Amino acid sequence: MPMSAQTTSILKMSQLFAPTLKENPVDAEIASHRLLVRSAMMRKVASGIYSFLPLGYRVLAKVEQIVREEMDKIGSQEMKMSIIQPAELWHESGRWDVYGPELMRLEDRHGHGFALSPTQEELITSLVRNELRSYKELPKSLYHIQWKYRDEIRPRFGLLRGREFLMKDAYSFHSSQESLQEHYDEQAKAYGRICERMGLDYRCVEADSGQIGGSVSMEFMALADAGEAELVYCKCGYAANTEVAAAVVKPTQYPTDKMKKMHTPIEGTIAALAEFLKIDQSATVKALSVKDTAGNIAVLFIPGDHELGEIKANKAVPGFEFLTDEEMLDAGLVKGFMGPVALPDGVRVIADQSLKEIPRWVVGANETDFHFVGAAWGKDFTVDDWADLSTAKPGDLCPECSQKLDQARGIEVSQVFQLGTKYSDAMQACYMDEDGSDKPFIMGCYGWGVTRSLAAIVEQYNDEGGIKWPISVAPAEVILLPMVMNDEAVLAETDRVAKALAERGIEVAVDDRAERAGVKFNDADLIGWPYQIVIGKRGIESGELEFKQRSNGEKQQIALDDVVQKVFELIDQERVRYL
RNA sequence: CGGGGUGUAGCGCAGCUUGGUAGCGCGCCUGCUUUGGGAGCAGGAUGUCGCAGGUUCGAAUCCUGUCACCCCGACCA
Repeated sequence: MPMSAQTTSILKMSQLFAPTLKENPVDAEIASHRLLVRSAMMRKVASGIYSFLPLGYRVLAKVEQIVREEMDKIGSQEMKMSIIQPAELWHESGRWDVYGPELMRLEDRHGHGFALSPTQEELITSLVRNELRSYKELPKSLYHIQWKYRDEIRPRFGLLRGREFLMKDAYSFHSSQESLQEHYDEQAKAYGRICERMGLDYRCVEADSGQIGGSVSMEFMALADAGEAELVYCKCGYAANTEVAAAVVKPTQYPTDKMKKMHTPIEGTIAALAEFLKIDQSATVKALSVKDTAGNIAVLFIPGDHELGEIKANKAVPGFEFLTDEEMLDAGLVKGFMGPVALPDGVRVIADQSLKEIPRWVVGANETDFHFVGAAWGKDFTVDDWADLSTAKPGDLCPECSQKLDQARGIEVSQVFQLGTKYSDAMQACYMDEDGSDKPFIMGCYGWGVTRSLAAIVEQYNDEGGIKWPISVAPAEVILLPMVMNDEAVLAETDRVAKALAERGIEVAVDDRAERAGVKFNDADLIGWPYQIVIGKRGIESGELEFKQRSNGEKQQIALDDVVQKVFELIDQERVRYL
């Protein structure tokens, strides 16, 4: 589409399939979902699955193009891989079983298993292992932009969490960690530029590598309250997903010098305990009983004012699950009053590392209605393991500069991973090194949520009236609004301006529908064209047209003769901001 | 998967308690008027009441099942 300096075709609203809605769709909770549907960008097909209408598709294509250009700039090569993949590939990597019900599976007529691709590591690895043979051909970076399928446990929020979504995924193959690091950094830089070109306010954060695997990982978060992810960040530049942030937690010390048992006839919650003892929640210690995959029981201790970080807990207790009430009873654990002192035999004690700084804790007494205050680790009880267990929260300290961390919510628009040899080992994808030996590829993968980007942009660019697209992704750059459709002068002027702007390479839309002015104004605001030019009898008589900027609502009158030149200049300037 | 809720015209909804020929607003079509912020008047079209069973003389309404969609949860502190 659009970027050429050639005359672009003029979008005519009278011809366009763009059924805007006056009322909010009932099932839409957040702004982006509501507005993308109302403004006729998309329609729901099924839960978490959407079709893009012409307007939405134009935006999607522009986002895609920005991503494509930035990938091409860093030497990643575009290709297109299939969505449907044979089960064998997934068996090879082991993910057929690991991925779980989120993997959409189907069978062909012969009963052969297939998966709808949630991501393409398997396919690309199998492709490359037979075709890339020598270290001399490395590194290689390949990407495609393709639909992805994940049978989400609970699709919601429109494009934020869909079961079908468009993703750019790039994969790189290297013969050394240094080479991987170099490309990984390039990808991250490219992602920063993509965010900027789409106008996104974002943070790059430390992240967990989750189901994809690998060791090093970062996410790009578009800041938005509607976002599903939480992140903590610091003035010094440090930022991390709260799931994994290595924040420094500072629990409060309970003032005592020896362990005392106290009668605490309260509901077994931290809030009740803190209130009863008249202390801050951070001076209490929270206990959670869990078991690992093998069924070994452990009790985890974390500062009372913090939440357990499940990803962190999973590292300390592989495959951990909370005990049910029955399991707790069987294990001799007292719900609401658990503590590390005199735990039943065989129950491991794993404590958050921050508690190491606190010699004496306030903990349950493993007896209903009793707690210990001042229980000293290493003396009154032993800690089997120290681990990072608690989820970071605002007020915790930055691990790099010790200032207090702030918190924000974000939409994860992308994630980059250093995979290492996880897939190349599993799938025996090797190249021949200088010394003649076979070595597994060192891999990286880099995902960008294209459809999710639309949601992120709308979350950051909207108001009561509708969407306010940044010019780089708008369905067109300017819309002309002829106020009446039965006046020769108005129509002639509309036609003149539209053609002149189009000739200068501006993307022009014209609302040439036989609608009343109010309808056109409202739809223009709703759809979110960056600029509007109002052409009415009044203006033609006075020799001036009204020019409105959607982003800030500013209006100005421009003389007829100057309109084309001035609008061209304004738009051209605005474009530059997003290059 | 657990809990809650909703399925009635293209969209948003009422009707269901107490069974008796399916309604409202917007949109759509026709005509006239209007024409710078979601027009007015007049006329008109549109429904497997999610689906399948059952009860009944009769079911949108009662019963059973089922499907879809939405919300909350899937953490004991």
